[in-house]
Amino acid sequence: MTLPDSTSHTAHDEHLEADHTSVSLAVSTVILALRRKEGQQHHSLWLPLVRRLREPYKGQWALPGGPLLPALSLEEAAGSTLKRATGLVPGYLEQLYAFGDVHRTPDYKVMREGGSLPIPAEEDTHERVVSVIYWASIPQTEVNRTRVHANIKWFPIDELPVLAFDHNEIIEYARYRLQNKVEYSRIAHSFLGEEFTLAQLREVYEAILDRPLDPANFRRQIAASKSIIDTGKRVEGTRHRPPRLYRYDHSRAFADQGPLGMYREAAYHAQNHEV
Amino acid sequence: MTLPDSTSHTAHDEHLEADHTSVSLAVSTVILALRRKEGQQHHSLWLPLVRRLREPYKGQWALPGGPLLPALSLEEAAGSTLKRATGLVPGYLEQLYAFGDVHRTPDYKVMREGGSLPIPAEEDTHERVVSVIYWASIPQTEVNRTRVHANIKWFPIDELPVLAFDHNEIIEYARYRLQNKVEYSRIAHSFLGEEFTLAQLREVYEAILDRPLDPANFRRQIAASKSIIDTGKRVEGTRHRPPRLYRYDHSRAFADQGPLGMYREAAYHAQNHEV
DNA sequence: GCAAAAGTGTTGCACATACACCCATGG
DNA sequence: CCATGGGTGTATGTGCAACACTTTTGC
Repeated sequence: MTLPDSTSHTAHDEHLEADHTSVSLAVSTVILALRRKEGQQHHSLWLPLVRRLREPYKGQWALPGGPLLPALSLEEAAGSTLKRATGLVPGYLEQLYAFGDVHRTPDYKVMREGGSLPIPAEEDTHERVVSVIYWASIPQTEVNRTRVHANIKWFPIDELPVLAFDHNEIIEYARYRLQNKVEYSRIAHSFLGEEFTLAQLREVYEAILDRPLDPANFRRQIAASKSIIDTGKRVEGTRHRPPRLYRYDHSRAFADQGPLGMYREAAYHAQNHEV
Repeated sequence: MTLPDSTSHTAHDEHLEADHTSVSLAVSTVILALRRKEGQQHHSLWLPLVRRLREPYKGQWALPGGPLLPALSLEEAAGSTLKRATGLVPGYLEQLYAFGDVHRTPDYKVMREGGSLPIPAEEDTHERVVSVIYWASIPQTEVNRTRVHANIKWFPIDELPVLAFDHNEIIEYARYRLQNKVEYSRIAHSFLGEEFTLAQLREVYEAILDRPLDPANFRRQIAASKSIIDTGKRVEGTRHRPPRLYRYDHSRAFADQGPLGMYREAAYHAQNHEV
């Protein structure tokens, strides 16, 4: 790594005239929802992928996304992608990471001609892309209304093919972040509808953490966190004791949602209503 | 918020021909180090800021940074900024967030002509900037060797002036993230040199968390984490019992450093040696 | 000896795990 | 009445905060 050492550019220039036109900016989204695999009892995490129609990685699956339009904020771009890919309203949306290694995208001219493995190209012929990745959750009530599209397919997160770019690693990181976050934050409910039973909420945790949880202790944990409110209603028609219905307590904010988290939730709901 | 609803762009295009040339990409860094305020016993967090030499916000202080050069990765760009601004080697470097709201940067033509308050411009005259922000720690052994520069000045993090752009909020978020992270991760040592006493390490925690810690319990916490190794040496010449010297245990990886965290630490040290 | 910080011991509380047990419903 | 999951009770363990106490140095 060679670092320029001139002090001539010490001033912060957020405004730049030219010189960086070869770096482009894309926004993609890891869209997560709970679904049942064929013949399975419990739910697991699934996500929609898009088949690439052009080089590089033509024909392979990739995260839904696209270039950042100047009129949209990063978050709006992620939301726009989400709507295009699924037609659904997310329960939660958060920035994951900005990926910007020089060689994370291969030169597509090389790809087209060679047709072989991804070969990093020289700097001067290299198409440089920085990707800002978001992740979103889809409420279970929305999942069934998924838009059907020829080039979009849902996959279980643990049965993915080899994806375009570094998207396998990105999804693995999204999963890691979600597993961490579900334990100290209160995002789990965003995979469910407005009202849900404790067993449903526990299923979300189990799908994300990929291990069974003790129902008795789970109940107490959630109760201690005071994140949900008893609606007084119950689900009837089950062939056992009718479970209570709860709803999320919106009066308490999320944990770390990125900067300005406290303002985020209100703004976010306004957005949802508009969409 | 108006979202385009066409399905024509569902494919993920990390490669784009044109269409977004008006969005530029900048990388800035929140550089943190421990320093003593005038006449104070304990340390607190300080950071270097750069005076802007052009509009918008000409004359105001801002985070050091600049446009992303195509040859550099995001992390390299942050490291480059760090070297230009301080001439120092960081102890730690991590991505904080990508800020990309449409109106976070005012139109500088308006600024130049009007000279009044920052007024968001129309979309078509608006210079759109997405900033990827990193944060870094400087080891205390390095701090004294700071490069002196007319347009760079260090400030205590709790005595900042009104900064350019949204940089006050960004720094506040950096502080919030650091406070969270220091409790579950092992970044504190990166503010110190190779060898340090427990009292010094505790001072780092106290400076970051901005509250006193019980020395007895602190010792046990650190011991339980097994993040440090007793060198066997002691500091002599104090007018009390000589404290042991410890060093960080590099054989254990950091907690969440962003994606690919496990590969990160090794690569990072290689980079340091080269610089 | 005294001051000052290093370092150890002890106790109580909060909270998590494990698991036994009772409750309410449909069939 | 029995199967099934909802829901409660309770013992055991673990980690942390509070704070009393001992140790080792310089002066």
